[in-house]
Amino acid sequence: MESVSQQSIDNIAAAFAALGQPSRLRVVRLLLSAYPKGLPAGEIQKELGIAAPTLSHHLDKLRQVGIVTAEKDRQWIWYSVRSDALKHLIDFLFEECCTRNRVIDIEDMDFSDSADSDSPCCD
Amino acid sequence: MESVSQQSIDNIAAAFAALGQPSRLRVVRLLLSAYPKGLPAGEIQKELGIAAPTLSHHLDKLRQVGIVTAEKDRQWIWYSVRSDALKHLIDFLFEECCTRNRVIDIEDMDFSDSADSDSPCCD
DNA sequence: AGATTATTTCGACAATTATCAAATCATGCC
DNA sequence: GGCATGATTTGATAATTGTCGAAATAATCT
Repeated sequence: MESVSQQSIDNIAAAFAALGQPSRLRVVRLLLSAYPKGLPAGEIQKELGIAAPTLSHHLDKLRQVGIVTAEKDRQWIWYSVRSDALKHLIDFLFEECCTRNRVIDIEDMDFSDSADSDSPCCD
Repeated sequence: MESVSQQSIDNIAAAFAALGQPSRLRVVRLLLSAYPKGLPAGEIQKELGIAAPTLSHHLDKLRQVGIVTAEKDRQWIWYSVRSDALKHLIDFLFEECCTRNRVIDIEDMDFSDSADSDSPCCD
């Protein structure tokens, strides 16, 4: 039960909390489709129809928990998702549900199509 | 960009928000290790040291978003995680990051060990 | 320098959330 | 019935969050 430290649990929770707000989840989805280039804040604003100050606040929160990065280019600030942060979340859920505890059978997961041990690719 | 409905985005966000609170994330982790039987509220309380009313509130929120179920047996209420709800979250992240957009290479994921297309199992 | 564009910071406000003590509900036991 | 146990509800409070208008900062263009 202690394979994950207190600190790390809090970090994971903070990341989930950041994704747990509909506007922010939409921002992340949008940035995922614009990966790896990302988008300037104004583009996100236009696409999602969120007031500029509100969006700025959401982007800041996503940056704080490491889900996005911001890079300035001339008068624009380009926001982009950090794939490693999202990978970390998937790994956490996978580890908790499929490895540490056998709550979800790996065979049932979408990504394990035809890669199961019962039906090897060569027979 | 519209493969996921507004409703479903909000539901996913609500689930992430539920996991985005450290105490609740600990509750879920604890219930995962007690799957599928789950645990009565009092056991969770003792294990995590959360005041009973606070825990009750957290469990209710987890239930509302479908992450846990509650079943009454005599004077105890047994709480258990719903594996399908967690699977849904993993599927969502996987779909967003690895399928709809190629943000994370599937080969890099923990679960795809030696099941890559570059080195087939039969050659 | 002045006007324009892109974005953030500030300040305020309503709404939501987390927490706990006290009271309540439900069940089982003597 | 009376008492103990397990859990929730209520009510109150402090803290956090989401939102936006207005002002401020920064960079570009003419």
